[in-house]
Amino acid sequence: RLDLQARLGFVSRSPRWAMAHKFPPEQAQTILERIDIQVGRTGALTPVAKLRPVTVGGVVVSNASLHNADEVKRLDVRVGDTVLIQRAGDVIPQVVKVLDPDRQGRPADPFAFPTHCPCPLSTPAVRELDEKTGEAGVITRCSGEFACPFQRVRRLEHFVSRQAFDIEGLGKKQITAFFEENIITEPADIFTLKERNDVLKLEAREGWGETSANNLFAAIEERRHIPLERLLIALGIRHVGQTTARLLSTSYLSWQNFHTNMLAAMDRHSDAYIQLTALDGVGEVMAEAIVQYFAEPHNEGLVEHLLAQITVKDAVPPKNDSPVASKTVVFTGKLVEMSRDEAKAGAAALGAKVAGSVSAKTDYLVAGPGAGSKLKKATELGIQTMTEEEWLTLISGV
DNA sequence: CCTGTTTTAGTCTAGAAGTT
DNA sequence: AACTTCTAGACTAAAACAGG
Repeated sequence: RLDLQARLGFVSRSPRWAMAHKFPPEQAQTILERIDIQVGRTGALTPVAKLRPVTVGGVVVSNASLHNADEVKRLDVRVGDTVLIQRAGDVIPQVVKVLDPDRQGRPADPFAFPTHCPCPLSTPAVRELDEKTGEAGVITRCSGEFACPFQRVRRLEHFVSRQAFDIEGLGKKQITAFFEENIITEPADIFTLKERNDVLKLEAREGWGETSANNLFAAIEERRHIPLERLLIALGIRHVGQTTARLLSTSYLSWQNFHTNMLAAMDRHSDAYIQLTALDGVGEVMAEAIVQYFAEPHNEGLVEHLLAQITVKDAVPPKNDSPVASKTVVFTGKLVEMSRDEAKAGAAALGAKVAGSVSAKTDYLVAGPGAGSKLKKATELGIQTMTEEEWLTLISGV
């Protein structure tokens, strides 16, 4: 039913009309040799199981995420344990359980989750309080946000990643190398790479020659003019991924406008802050994260340096040429062809404003069978009323 | 020019936490 | 309940380099 698929549509990563049903994944057993701690760009310390390589589901698995301290505790995995492994969903390696919980006299201490970041600074790690409930969160984070070299590298990796600046030739390896050589320590450095003429220094590196350097410079130039949405993803603000970045981008349209509004929003009672939380999809937590990002002098510095190097492409305002663009519409009565939510979402997507009650500002009233007081009021006010069918005809040209 | 190695980027994603 | 974010993984092809 392609028509139903069309009505359901997609969310950011998946269609709402399809789901995979899979057979239970194949399992295998192996030895857990080590538990490493990886540091993410937000400072999250993630325990990773280092496994004796084992073939499972057609691939050789040697690593698997243990997610967080609670998960390690739940599984009670310890170094040297024999563990059951599967590829969750036939894809992602996963430690299912410990197969020898008694350990038969073999000494093994419970895994002691580190209290400090594994980075050279060994910053204390903390379980942050939940932003809403105030209870202890699950993720352990390195507290040295701006100083921690591991985090800084991960943030740079994120900056050049596919959804962000998408700079070809700058991957994990190169970013790490450039960072260690102090050639790139913040985003703006990427764009001054060529003029600083560190080429000789660059080419001194193994496996890197003139071609690599020239390709990289070309790739960087291609991104000097960047869509607002990509810049917002690249900044790495908590809770702001592709979907939210797109929302902010189409809402504020230009960097200038967005930035001034965020600075103004630092006053939580300002219109700017209220407008931000009024966006459909942005609540208190996201708004706080965004505003706090710009309130941080360190970030303001990074942004200022970066903006001196690049130009930001304004977002294209959402199409406004539909027959109902910027019209206010009210639905009442029973709808036959679509659900109420669907009707509202559809109207909003075409640039119409959906209201709940009829007023003098209402442009259209779509009235199904059983319409009562709203229809009466609309007629009194001389507002154009139509049936669901007529509404569909009106918007069908789009 | 050939061969082997390194790196990137594209393919397939899941699980857990957190947000609205 | 529905959704996004953030973290994580293996395999493979292609590109580019080094060294013979």
